[in-house]
Amino acid sequence: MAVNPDVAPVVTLADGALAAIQTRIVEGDLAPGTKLVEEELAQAHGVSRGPLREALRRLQARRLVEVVPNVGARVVELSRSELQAVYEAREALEGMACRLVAQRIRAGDMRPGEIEALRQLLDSHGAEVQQHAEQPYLQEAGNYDFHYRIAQASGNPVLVSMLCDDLYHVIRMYRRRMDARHGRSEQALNEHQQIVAALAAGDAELAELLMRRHVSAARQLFT
Amino acid sequence: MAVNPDVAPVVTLADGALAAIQTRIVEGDLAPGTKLVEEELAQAHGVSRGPLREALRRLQARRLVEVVPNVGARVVELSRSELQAVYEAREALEGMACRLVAQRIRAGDMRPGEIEALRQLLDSHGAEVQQHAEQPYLQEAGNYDFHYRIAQASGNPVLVSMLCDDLYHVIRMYRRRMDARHGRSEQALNEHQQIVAALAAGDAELAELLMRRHVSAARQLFT
DNA sequence: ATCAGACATATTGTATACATTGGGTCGTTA
DNA sequence: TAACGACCCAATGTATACAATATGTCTGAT
Repeated sequence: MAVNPDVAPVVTLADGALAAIQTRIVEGDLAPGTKLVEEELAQAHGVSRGPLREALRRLQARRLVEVVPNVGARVVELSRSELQAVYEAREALEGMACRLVAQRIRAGDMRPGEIEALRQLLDSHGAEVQQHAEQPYLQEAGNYDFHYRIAQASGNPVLVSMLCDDLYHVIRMYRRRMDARHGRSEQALNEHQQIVAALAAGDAELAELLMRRHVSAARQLFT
Repeated sequence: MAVNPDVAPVVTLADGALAAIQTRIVEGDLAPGTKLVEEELAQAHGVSRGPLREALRRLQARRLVEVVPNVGARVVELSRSELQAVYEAREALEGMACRLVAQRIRAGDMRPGEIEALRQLLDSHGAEVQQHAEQPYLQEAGNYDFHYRIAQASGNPVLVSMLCDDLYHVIRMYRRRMDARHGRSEQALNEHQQIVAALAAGDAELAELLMRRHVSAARQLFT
């Protein structure tokens, strides 16, 4: 019961190409630095260059592709410091998202079941951590589900867009590469539970603080 | 001596169309809600539909235009709550930017003149406030110069991009509409000076706090 | 042997033409 | 009169063809 990760409905060919290529990048099929030749990709995905170009530009907006005029597009290649920059932005945005969720809860401006749904998510996540303590990969899915849901619950469409459309993709892309997260699953789950507790209490300050620490801790694993 | 507001070099026709249309939107020539017909705009700017479409999609990424597949593009029309959402994201990001600037200063990892340049900027801004106390418009330029510079100085390209490429444009777009900023120029300048003081002292916590308060105060003027 | 310059080729940028979708209008009918 | 449906047209989506730019290679000279 994953919180569907890619929501974008596919209506145009550009949408389809975007989704397909994005998946190839995130999954690692198209490695960082790979040159993306328009004609090749167009043929490979059965579309013309027009829609494909649009897909590439949208991927550029999502920071998954870098385009140089008159030269071409490449899969983005992040240095450690650039990845750190992504995490710094994430820390700021998710902290704010957490604060807003807490405020909404305190104001009663939230679907009653929403906070309960978060708790259930953590419970099932906790069960997975115990059962498959050795497989950090699977757990990542639950991890992102949590953060994804917090963003959504903030009720702030700008935060949602910046996090879900921009940052999460590049983070997923570099997930494996920097998997120093070994053994942090339990700790992360623990922090998630603390965050939910603060949210339920409507403590905006604390919720933001805890989320920022949580993200910061994840960042410092590869810094 | 404005800190060049639009840095993008124009090399392709799409770049040119983007810059031109963006200006028309921000200046109010193309009002919020205006339908943007591709053929019309293309003819008006002397380009073909191809480059123009690319410009529209880039404007979409900058939140200045909304596109519905098979229907068309319109100049974005923000409700008060949506504009508030923009300011909430801005508060989080600029707060973090300020924190990073302070950290860089403390670490000595910053061009020596950079902090002094900020002070001079504030001085000249202060002179303008006193001379033209009745013209909040002109002062806005200085205001944005300040925030633009802080973002740049953070050394975090993700923050720079999110602030300068995404948020500042829509804020500039709605600048006049919500000009309840009357008489706040001096107060704003005062807050800027406090922020610079915290930065110079390398006090990251305080610098972030002050910047967040500063942005929050601006938001509450139209909330 | 190394560098400079010109040529050739591959790839991107742009324009035009065609296909397809959506909305608006008109007419019909209950 | 209001609601439903078929048609028409305008605007977007897509494909193809052409132009312009950049890179890589080859030649020649120093």
